[in-house]
Amino acid sequence: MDILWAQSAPLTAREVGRLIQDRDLAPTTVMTVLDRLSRKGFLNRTRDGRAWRYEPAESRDAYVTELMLEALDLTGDRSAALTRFAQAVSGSEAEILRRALMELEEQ
Amino acid sequence: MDILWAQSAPLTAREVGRLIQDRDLAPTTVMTVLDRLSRKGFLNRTRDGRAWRYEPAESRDAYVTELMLEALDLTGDRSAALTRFAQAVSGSEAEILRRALMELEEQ
DNA sequence: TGCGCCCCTCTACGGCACGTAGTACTACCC
DNA sequence: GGGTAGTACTACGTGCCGTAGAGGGGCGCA
Repeated sequence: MDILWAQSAPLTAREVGRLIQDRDLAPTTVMTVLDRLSRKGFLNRTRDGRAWRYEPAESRDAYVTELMLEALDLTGDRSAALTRFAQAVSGSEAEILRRALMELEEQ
Repeated sequence: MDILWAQSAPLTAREVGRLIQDRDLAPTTVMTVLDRLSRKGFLNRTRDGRAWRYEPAESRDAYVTELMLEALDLTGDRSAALTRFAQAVSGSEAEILRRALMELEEQ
């Protein structure tokens, strides 16, 4: 669903329907979905003539980060969960994290 | 729902019902919920006489980690998402992450 | 100036998960 | 044997999601 959306970065209107021909959906279906997504704050819409132009409210990475923080909130012991998470990511990803944290520290 | 569960660590049976008196649920309600959770793999059950004894399949932290990794899978650019995540956590949490990664490196 | 097309909004319907619970069966204890 | 406790099976309301149809209103072209 929003996968289709997060995929193509630029903003668009009901040409979204044309971008997903694989499942041949009724035009109204696409509209309804976009409408519901914008209603829930995942998408922003702006007028363009009589049509709407939709745009992701957040970047995909921001959304993912939000989800991760949300998951983190579920635990009683954030420190333990973070430690475990650090151990769970792959070596190369640990390296990426390490670098990002390093840069943070420098500021 | 599983909040109640993840809370009390030890394994138990339908005394769970007694542990949550605040919302006075019918005993069968608690049973159904536990049953459905075990069916979905969140809980393990073992026989104890004619009763079942339920036990979290995973620790809460393991579950949280799993959720976080799952969120991470949603992105196309894991590296960017991880970097962003590192920047999003609080300072003290960044420190925890840093330490966990340090220990990893030593091994 | 009227007809058709495009896009919108509103409404709907089936499916599924979830929270809640009732009923019916069974085994144990006194 | 009857009360109690525990189980399995079934059910109902609600809310979300994917899908879509019906109807209204501009805009452009003949």
